Amino acid sequence: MLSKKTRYAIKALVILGKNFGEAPMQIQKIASEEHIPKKFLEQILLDLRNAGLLYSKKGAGGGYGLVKDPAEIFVVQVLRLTGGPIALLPCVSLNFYQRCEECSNEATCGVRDVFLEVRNATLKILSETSIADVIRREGHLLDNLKV
Amino acid sequence: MLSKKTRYAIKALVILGKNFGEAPMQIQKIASEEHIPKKFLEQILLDLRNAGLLYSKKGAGGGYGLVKDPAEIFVVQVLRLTGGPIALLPCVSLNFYQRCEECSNEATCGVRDVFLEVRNATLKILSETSIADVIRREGHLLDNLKV
DNA sequence: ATAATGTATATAGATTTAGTAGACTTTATT
DNA sequence: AATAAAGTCTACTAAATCTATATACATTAT
Repeated sequence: MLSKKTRYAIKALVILGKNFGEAPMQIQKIASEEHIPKKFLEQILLDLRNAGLLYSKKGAGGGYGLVKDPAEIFVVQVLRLTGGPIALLPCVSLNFYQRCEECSNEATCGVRDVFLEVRNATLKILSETSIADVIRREGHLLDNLKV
Repeated sequence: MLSKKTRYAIKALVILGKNFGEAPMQIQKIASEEHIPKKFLEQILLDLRNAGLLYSKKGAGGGYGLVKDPAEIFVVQVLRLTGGPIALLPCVSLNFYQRCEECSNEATCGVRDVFLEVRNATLKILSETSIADVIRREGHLLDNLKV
């Protein structure tokens, strides 16, 4: 399961994606629109900024904005930045690999092999889906509801 | 990420799967072969037994065994029994559904839509893969190493 | 009778997560 | 220059969860 931190990060990027090209948006506004605790969101946005995804502007009229086009930011990046696990086993994680202590032979572990397949399937989706895609999906869902 | 409980449960079922049709196998033996803390494994096997996956036999010569053929036990069942999350968001979980508190409209949430796709991909693999398949995969991995 | 095994419940320690607090810095506006 | 509106940074705490251990008990084979 993703942490709330990761969930909030994605949602914040989506709302900032919708705002791309406009004036920066305030933490307070994002927090209240997405119902995210403000102080918690502050930390998250700071992380995303330090990772180079967001720019920030201090002082009155300040706020946050995306550094690049939402079509160039992929969901998988957000998971990795916020420490959200992609793999279901540490031994199949690309970026947070850890040996399973109990495992006698990783190379022949059938369990690992299954979860390698799962990880690949997950990774494919998340690395092909951009923030812009997420926004597009919202549009489609809305259209479908109206029909 | 799966809990160790889930990981150990799958590994225990795999070793019991290899032993299917033989005399029951002792907790102690499973624990030492798979390097799982014995007392922890006791609880896990008990859960799997109470869920109807294993039978047990007390006393000397006792132990645990699979109730049904390893080809009829699917990895997805084990995750569900041991509380391992399949979905990455609570709002896309079939068996442990929970609304995302912060979400204004689940029906049009693009983030949810993406993770619904991820869940479906994961679920497909895990519900098509049996304990027998895991054992088969180990065989293939071993063969490939030898070549 | 004894030893080998599983059953059941409680509890403790460690880790992680989620959220809060508070003091500080920068910038626009008046 | 003063003030208010923002973001920055670090520390802390509360709660939950996970992992593991302890202990007493029940059953069965020999």
